[in-house]
Amino acid sequence: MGEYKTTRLDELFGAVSDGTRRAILARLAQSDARVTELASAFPISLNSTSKHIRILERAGLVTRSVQGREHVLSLNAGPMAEAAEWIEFYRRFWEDRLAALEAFVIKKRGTDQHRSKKQ
Amino acid sequence: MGEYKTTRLDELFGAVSDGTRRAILARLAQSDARVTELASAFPISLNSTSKHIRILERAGLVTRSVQGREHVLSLNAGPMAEAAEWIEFYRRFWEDRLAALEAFVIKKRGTDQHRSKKQ
DNA sequence: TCTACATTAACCCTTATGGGTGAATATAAA
DNA sequence: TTTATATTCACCCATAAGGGTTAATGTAGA
Repeated sequence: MGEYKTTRLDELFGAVSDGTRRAILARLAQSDARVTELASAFPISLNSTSKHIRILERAGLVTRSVQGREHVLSLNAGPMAEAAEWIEFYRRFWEDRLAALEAFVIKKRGTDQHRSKKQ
Repeated sequence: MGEYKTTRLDELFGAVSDGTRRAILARLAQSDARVTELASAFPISLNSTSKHIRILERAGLVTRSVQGREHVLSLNAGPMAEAAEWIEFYRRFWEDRLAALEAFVIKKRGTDQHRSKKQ
């Protein structure tokens, strides 16, 4: 029955889990752009682009400034901080694991050398 | 027509865009666990848990070791590195933007003080 | 006012997701 | 061999996503 609760992280990670949307973010990192400009940069319809933009807006990654009939989109990378923090925990977990493995290998190598000495 | 291409980042971000799956990862960061153990920790069925695990496996975040009739799941945070790298670009983008804003405010403050001196 | 342009809204279609139940499979244990 | 346990498979259901097309809206300009 859908999800019990949608959090910011859900929307954030969900937003960036699509290649087209990541490409839109990359484009906006260069400069602001209008909807049509973004649409012409990708092999999808204007309408589809509009939907992707809405999802990015919901996640807080893109802000819109309406100037007359033109909608100018800007990248707002602020919410990425929370995602970065979440991922950082696992990145460290992984580094620690690698370090432990390395320590194990070094220790084992020592043991092997010891054993070969005995032979 | 679905997506033209599913990349590792799609699967990675898609996998962690669900709260239950993030909770499973957090649980596995403590210690390995069987499917049933994970299922009993969350208010969803065993079957649903199994599906979440499969999605985490597809993303490479969880590995499975079948021992007889028990399936032991382990966290593999390795793939997080790519996601961390991707996010880092935007985190820096944001920091630079903040720094630029701060510089602007400081400069403006100077201008204001200059103006008030003139008055 | 009439026309052209920018964007969204309202639909349709297909696939994936998140949830469920009940059956099937595989292994451990009696 | 029979039974119990662990997990998945095969379905059903509802919703959301990603894509499309064709209006509808809103604004700039002639």
